[in-house]
Amino acid sequence: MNSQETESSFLENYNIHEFDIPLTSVDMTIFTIEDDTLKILLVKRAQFPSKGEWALPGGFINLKADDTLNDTVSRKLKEKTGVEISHLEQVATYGSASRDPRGWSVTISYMALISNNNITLTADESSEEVVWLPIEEIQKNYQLAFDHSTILAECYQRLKSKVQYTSLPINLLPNTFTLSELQKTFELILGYGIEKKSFRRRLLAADIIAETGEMRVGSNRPAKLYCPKSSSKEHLFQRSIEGPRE
Amino acid sequence: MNSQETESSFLENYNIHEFDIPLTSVDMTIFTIEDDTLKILLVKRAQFPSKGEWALPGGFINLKADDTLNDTVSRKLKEKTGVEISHLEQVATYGSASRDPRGWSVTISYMALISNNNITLTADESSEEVVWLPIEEIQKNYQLAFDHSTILAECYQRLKSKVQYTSLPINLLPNTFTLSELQKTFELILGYGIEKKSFRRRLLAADIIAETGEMRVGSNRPAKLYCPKSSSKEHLFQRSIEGPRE
DNA sequence: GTAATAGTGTCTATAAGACACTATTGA
DNA sequence: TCAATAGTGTCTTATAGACACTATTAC
Repeated sequence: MNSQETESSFLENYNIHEFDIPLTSVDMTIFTIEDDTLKILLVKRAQFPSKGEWALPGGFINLKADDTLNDTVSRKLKEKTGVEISHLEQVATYGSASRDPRGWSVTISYMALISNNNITLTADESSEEVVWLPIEEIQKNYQLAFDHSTILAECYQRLKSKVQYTSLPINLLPNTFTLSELQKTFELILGYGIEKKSFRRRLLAADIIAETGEMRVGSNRPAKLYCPKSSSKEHLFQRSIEGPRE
Repeated sequence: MNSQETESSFLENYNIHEFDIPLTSVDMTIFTIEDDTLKILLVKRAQFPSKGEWALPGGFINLKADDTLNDTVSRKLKEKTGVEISHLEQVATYGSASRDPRGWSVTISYMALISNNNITLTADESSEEVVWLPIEEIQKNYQLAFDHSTILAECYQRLKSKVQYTSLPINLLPNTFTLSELQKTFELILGYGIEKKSFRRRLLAADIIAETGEMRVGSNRPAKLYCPKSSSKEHLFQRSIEGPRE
């Protein structure tokens, strides 16, 4: 190597295509709640490889259009759901020679939470069908394309574990909700019931939601409506929900 | 597209070099303890770009030699430190058009913990110097190459936060240690002192370390030596260390 | 004996779980 | 009135922090 070389002359002569580099993509596990069930978004692949199989939505980085990885993910999310995402979090990165038949590939997985308010799902050229499916049913009866079953399981695990010490589930609800609705959401993800008093004490002490002044009315005592205070969609509680004692 | 096409004919005609894909690398924050100080490994870059600047060790995936991302990281770790790593954990992935002057690039960051038992650092063709430096000093006085200051900060944050609810610091010590030595390690990372009784109660109740029967002798009362029980290098405590009360 | 560090006994404080209780609506 | 859900009062339990105490070594 020329010892007189400068950084700019080095870069001028640098050609990325001389090197063997892996394919790099993003994949998303998008959670929502529909019919009191935790569901995630799946697409049926319209193109090879794994054409016709169910997969997590995702895709390749557009080097021209995307400035950052986050741009890639936001663009893909908009394409599929058309709505603003309430919570987006990078979960893990998978890379191997065998996970994609096209060759060495790397994928960065994200978990997204959205409120199920009037979403219209839209397929694109890469997917012929886009649907919400209950996560429990996917894990039981579906074999996803590539290593997407693993990716999904890890995102679900991340969600379950964060429910124990954060306020994340607020992001699955519309902008106003009752404490009972919020508790039901926590319980759905945790997989077990929480003591009502403990839950209310915990949420109210955290000072992360505010009464709207409105009430949810029904065929029983009306419930106070709350909305999240700013910056409180990922509050960290000092202690975890412990679950029922024996 | 030919509707008769099969997956195998698709793959035969697939040429990865037709696409614009990002450069993909791994970077590592390797922690150890030396002179009662938390240090990390830095390399001085021997090649462009950022030649001569301090950086985290890392490098590109070798598509031939590495089967998985983990192989890449293990290979790099061996190259630099020559020792077995006690704990290795993926932390985050960074991707953007601007983080590397060679073009759109993605890097996956890892945090590693190793015991400081007779390690011989070895430089390679990409680094002219390899050193352990106190993390506090790096954060104060060093401007690292690329976005490595950010990556380092995020790994350090991950370590600090896991110390509160896991047994991770065991991985920074040799195979046998006293409870006082372990406590000092926790305190070094947390940045504040822990109540001795609380610490011992917590560690012993977790049942993750065993008495070796040996004692550490000095100019005072000898201390029991412990070694980690199997599968206990990342024990999760139910509650966090809370720190001093006001 | 003293200095130094190892190790314990036992109190308080905090926040979670349990569970019985009252409150407010529609029908 | 009753059914249904909202919301509270208060006791118990678990585990962290505080802090004074005792134990065992070298000198």
